[in-house]
Amino acid sequence: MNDKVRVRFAPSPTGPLHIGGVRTALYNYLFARQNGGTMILRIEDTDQTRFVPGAEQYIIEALTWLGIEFDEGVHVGGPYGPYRQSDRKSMYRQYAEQLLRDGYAYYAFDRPEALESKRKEYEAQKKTFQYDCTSRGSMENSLTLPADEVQRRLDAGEPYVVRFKFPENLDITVHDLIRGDVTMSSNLLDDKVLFKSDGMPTYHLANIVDDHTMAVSHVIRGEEWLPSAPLHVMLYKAFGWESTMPQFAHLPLLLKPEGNGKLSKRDGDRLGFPVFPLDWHDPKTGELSSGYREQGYLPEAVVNILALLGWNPGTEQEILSMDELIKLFSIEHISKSGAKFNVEKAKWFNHEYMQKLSDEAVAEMFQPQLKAHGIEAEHDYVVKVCGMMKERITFPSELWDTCCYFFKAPDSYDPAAIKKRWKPGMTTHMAKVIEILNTVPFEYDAIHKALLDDYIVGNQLNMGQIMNSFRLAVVGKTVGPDMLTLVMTIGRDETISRVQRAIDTIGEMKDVQ
RNA sequence: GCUCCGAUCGUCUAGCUGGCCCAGGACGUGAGAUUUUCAUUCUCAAAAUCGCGGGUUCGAAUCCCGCUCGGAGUACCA
Repeated sequence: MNDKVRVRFAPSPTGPLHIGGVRTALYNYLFARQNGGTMILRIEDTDQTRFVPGAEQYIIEALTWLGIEFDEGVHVGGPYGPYRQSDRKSMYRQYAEQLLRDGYAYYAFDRPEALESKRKEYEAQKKTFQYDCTSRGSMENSLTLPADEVQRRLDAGEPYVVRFKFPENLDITVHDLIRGDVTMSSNLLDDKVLFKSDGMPTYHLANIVDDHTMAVSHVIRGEEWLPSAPLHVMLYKAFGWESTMPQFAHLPLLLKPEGNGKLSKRDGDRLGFPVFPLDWHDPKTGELSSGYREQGYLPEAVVNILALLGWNPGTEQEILSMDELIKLFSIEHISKSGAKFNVEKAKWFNHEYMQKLSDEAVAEMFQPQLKAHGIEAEHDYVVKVCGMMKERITFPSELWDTCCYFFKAPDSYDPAAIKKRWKPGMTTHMAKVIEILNTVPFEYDAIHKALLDDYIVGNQLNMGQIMNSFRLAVVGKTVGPDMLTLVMTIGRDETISRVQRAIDTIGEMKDVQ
């Protein structure tokens, strides 16, 4: 039996978290919860040049909104802290030194400019320069320089990096939970920098040290890490941590909806769907990238959408709550190929989740819109309207346009509908509608009998013409719920006044023609 | 270029231990039903010769090989 399940989501605070990252966090979360394990949030901010203020807070806020919670992490603490790599800076050097001492790594003094020109040189010959077993012998490092020279440079404070020394002719196998065994030859791998000249570790070193010291059991991350996984495996071996090495699972990538390639930050606004969970204001450019939350997506819907992009429960069920996902999630059912995001299906999911919302919750979302239009309506009334209208919308933002006539009389009438429905003599029929409303008890059945059964059907009149004109008078166009339900909702006086106004305006207009 | 990963309807996918698959579901699309209208809802339909070519086998979407295409990586970035 293995140790307790401990997984981590380890983003870099270089900007807003995009949905691919959110999905990675979600899968980690589902796996952790399913196994009664621990979910950790670790911030990988070893690149000081790419640090973006606010990004860390954004990540936390986004995941909180989606209901992805952490047991340990930069914002909640925990026994394996600190959880921000910049706060762990002091502990990495000793590990680099251990590797140096044991011969798994070496000092390299080559300046960035020297490496750059080397790359150009190779490029000119249509080759790619790689700092590896074939080239390290001709570079400035502790493998080529005499020991006293190396020491002199170190003592003089010359900048250096520490590189991993890949052994030659070794096949390295990474066992991936999704892809099976993946084998690569060490000869093709380059001597990655482990420790930078600014005193910070690179991702590779920090990641392995942290995963080990935080007792991480499973590394679930994006497929872009698969090529460097052999290095990570080698690092575990070099440190002597092979027996507790975590298991790897490399997730397929989220692709652009059209065309090819990995989903990127720019795709969202161009294609009309968000790639970020929340709105993001770029502190440098002031640019706004829109988020799911602000577009009106429900967090449960976003979780559901993302869960099914690269995984399926093996059944035909598609609407899945977080609890169900936790129960059903399995790494075996994660697909191997990349998935394209489908906007239409995302909207469908949101519509489905919209229906699950209580009428009160929808009304709550509607309040700001009412306020913006200067409407003050009774709470119960708003709830009732929302209950009736929610099945017609995908996003809460559509509420006002689809049901504003419950709150105010139309200020214009759809010309096409007038032409089609308000035929000569309609003014008389509408006057009759008012008469019926004035004389018959204001009850659904009574009005139905008097208007629909007795007047329209009884006189063999055109049901479509009259009811649609009635609707046109009340709504302004020919959309909306059952006409009598609408009448019962807005009330007798309001209905009569709207019909009268339609008679005055439309009726006059038509008479003139 | 090199390395690795992948490849089923337009999209997400089921299919994993070969026969129940001339391939199932969902979104979208089309048609119809219901309704006084719009929407919802319901029904039906079209839609993948399982990337291509070889094998193995009585039998392959499922196993093997090659090819092609797509993706990722190839930084003192993660």
